Amino acid sequence: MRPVSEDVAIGPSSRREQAVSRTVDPARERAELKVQAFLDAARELMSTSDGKDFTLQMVVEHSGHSLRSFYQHFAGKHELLLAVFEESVQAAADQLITELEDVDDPFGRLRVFVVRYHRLCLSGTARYAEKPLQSRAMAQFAHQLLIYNPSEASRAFRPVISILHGLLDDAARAGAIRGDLDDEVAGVILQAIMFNAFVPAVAGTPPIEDTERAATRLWELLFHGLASSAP
Amino acid sequence: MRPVSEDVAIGPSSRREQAVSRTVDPARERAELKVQAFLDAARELMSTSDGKDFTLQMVVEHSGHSLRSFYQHFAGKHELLLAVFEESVQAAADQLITELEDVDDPFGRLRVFVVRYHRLCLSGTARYAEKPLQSRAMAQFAHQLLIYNPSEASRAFRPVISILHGLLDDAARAGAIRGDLDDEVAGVILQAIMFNAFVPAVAGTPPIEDTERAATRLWELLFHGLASSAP
DNA sequence: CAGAGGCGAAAGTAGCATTTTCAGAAGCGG
DNA sequence: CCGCTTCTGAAAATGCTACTTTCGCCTCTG
Repeated sequence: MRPVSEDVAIGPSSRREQAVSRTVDPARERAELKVQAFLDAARELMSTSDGKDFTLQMVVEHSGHSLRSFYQHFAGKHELLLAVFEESVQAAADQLITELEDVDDPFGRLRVFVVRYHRLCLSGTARYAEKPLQSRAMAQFAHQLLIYNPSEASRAFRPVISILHGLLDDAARAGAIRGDLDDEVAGVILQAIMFNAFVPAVAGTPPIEDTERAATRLWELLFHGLASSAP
Repeated sequence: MRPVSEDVAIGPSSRREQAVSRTVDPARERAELKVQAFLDAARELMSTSDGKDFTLQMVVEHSGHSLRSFYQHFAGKHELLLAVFEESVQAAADQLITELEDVDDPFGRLRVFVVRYHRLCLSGTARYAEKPLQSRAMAQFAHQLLIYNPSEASRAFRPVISILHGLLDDAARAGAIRGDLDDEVAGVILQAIMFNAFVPAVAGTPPIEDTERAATRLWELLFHGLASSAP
């Protein structure tokens, strides 16, 4: 149904599947449609209306179904958001895989990953068509997940982390980067990319105007570090 | 009243001062005490009870005062949290300044900053006595601030950012690090340190056991980057 | 056609921030 | 010490949300 690359597939027990399978087989199609309607409504609400918090009431109205139905398919708001989030990450991963097809050398692939994922995380739905991390509401939820449900967060991030792991391994094998880095480096990098949007707020500098430039600078820092170039 | 270093002083209009000065001069002392009581209660609630969300009711009960009084001094929960957060950051900054007194060379100072601030951010109130970023509730609030009130966030982070700026400048001047880094680098570094706690959740690796080791690895990565050591 | 289960509409709970009310306490000029 | 104003605690009231429950219709299916 969804084109996932083998390595990054989220398996049959993703939240969305789970929600759908609460119903038995014959009526399953309707259920699937309804679930998708709720997901779409939520996504839409998140991307519009400046990404401010949205209420379940709104989702329900937007979806064209009833609150009752909602709770028949989702255990609560949390599950809805989690499903949307998982889909977002998966979509981003798919997008990245596509974009990586054109690049061959391990170093370039890593750089492209960083720059493009940066772009996907920043652009709220606007630029790259698919479904990136939406707006503030999504960011907010991602944080909540990281803080209060680390295991769910891990699961959600797996598609992207898995790609990055592969790229890092290849790059290390090819000698494009150091070989003494452990698994957590992938997390550090991803974290740096995803939360790069907060840097101006932390540093007290004006908001980012030129996304590409910011991405490049981040990559440059990640790659070369703070050390002086010619020691 | 609070020992702040010149460079990093938060000025007379910090949230706490603001809240206090809502009252006129004579009764001011009582007001000050009350405000502090609320702040202390909030901080305590945040550090205990596994850092889960706490209600204003709890704060009020803990403080020994009334809800009415609370709203007489704070415009709402947000202001209370903001005040606590600002105090936390300021305390961390003070702590860092103290710890930096022993280190002379610019490179060492920068490294100490990274490692120690990392420790301050991770240890929920436990290790270093003062008042670091408390627990999950504080992290949660910090994120909210970054997302929805970037300017308030900037203000709150200023004490620490200002220190880091100084260190970076010195290090660059001394040739210990590159000289072509812009202002935002401080933000990137701080962000990497503060949110390093999320790395395991993002990377899907087991939670950090050895804080010191994690800090050292982060510093190492920040300093040397991903590039292979011997090109 | 009859019964069962799905489903929309809408009322009902409960938790929490925030506001308001009310009455008693505390300062204070006489 | 009296009367007045001003503060302040206790607690009820409001409003918004997530979440639950009820009820009756409507659509399948035997």
